[in-house]
Amino acid sequence: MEAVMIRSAGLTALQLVQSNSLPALVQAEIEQLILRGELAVGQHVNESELAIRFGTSRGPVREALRALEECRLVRSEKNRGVFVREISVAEADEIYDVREVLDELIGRRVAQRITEAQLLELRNVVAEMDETTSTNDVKRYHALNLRFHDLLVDFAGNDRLKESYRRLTKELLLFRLGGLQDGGGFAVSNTEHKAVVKAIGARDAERAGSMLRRHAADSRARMHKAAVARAK
Amino acid sequence: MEAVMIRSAGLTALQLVQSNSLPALVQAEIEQLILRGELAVGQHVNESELAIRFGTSRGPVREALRALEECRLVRSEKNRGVFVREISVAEADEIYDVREVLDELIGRRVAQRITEAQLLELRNVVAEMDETTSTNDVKRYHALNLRFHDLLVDFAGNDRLKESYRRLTKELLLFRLGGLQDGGGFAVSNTEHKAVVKAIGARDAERAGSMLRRHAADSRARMHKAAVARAK
DNA sequence: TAATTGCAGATTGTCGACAATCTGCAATTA
DNA sequence: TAATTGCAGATTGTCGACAATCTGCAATTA
Repeated sequence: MEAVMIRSAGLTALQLVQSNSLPALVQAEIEQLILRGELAVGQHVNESELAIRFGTSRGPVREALRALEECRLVRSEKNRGVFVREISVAEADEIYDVREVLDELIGRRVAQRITEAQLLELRNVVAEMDETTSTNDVKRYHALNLRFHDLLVDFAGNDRLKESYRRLTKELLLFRLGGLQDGGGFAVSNTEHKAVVKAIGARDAERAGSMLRRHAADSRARMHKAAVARAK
Repeated sequence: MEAVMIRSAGLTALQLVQSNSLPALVQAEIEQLILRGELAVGQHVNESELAIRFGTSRGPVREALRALEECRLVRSEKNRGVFVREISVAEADEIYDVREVLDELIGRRVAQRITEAQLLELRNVVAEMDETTSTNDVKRYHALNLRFHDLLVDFAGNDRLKESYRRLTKELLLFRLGGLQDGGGFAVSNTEHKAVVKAIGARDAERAGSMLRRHAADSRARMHKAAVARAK
């Protein structure tokens, strides 16, 4: 089973052992724990506990946590330890400021270089999201939504852009985990997705850029609405 | 002397000891070694050597290096150690793609919120740069140039933007350290600075944004020119 | 002579140990 | 009763040690 998973990534066991250091693997594991909400936002992260869980000593865990601190997924207080970061609305707003311009760049670039096969992939994901709007499957919609934007930044063909964008996305995920469930608006959100894909399909870079940017802005507005609702 | 430096940062020794962990301090030191070129681009980074230099054990050094790896200032090869990263022209190009849109955002935001005092600061730095163009003092121009852009992103008033921007800037610095000395063009570059400051002073957000974006694009073009010259 | 093999020294990867610090509760005090 | 003090257990911060791996040179081989 595990071997299958490893194979599926296109790597032999040998390559895997040679390339992946313990701290890097531990980092990926802890990141998943955080993004899946198993380590709650604001929660104290116990080093020994994680070390036992992963069957390592505390050294690799500490190295992983230092990397995650640089990613802004955790914060560290001296002699008190590491905590899963909490993102305020103000911080989420700052992230959206940056995300909007990155999304515009993504839209423009993708429209210029997309292949037919890639376009099909996008359309499939959008179609799947359409199905979930009728069944109201929140989790599935979120997963697909993440996948949609992940594909887009991937198709933009710029690693640094991808890296910057994903970093911000993860941080925003942290905000969502802080108790927010989005104030619906799936149907609206997916209508925007369709407009984006349409502009991309037409290879209209300007339009794709502005559509994707507007989508980010609307997404921010939905966040605000939900945040206000939550505050009540 | 040291006490003075500490004081000048507005912190008591108590606060300093309480807030700054050893790995964080070591990280800052190593970052300086890299950005000042004392650790050469591509060079292998010896853990024990650094540990002895800073008077710590290897643990804190390793944690610091893991954080710097996340910043992309070093890369790590299993069982071979850590190396100062080398940035190719292609990578620098990718960074500039992102930097351009961030610069545009910075320009727009700064124009909207700058104070008279801040404007004065910018003008002073530009004036100083003007002086160095006549004396042809490359190093001083670079330092001032960094300071100019640092002030701008600071005045933009968005921490996440600042963080993203500085990360990219540091990575680009790594490229410059890789043997490039810019192909002159100080005078031209500073003319662009003046245009940016003028637009900001007029609180013309659109113009400030497009000017700063164009400045980034021109800066990229200058990089290309120098890179081609170097290749010959 | 050119390529391969073997090995000593250097370096990294990981661990367990111990001191320093923090936390939360119980005992003490006003 | 409410606030303070003291302390035991838990947790972090840092270290030195040892095994695993790598590097570069010398000896060997074809």
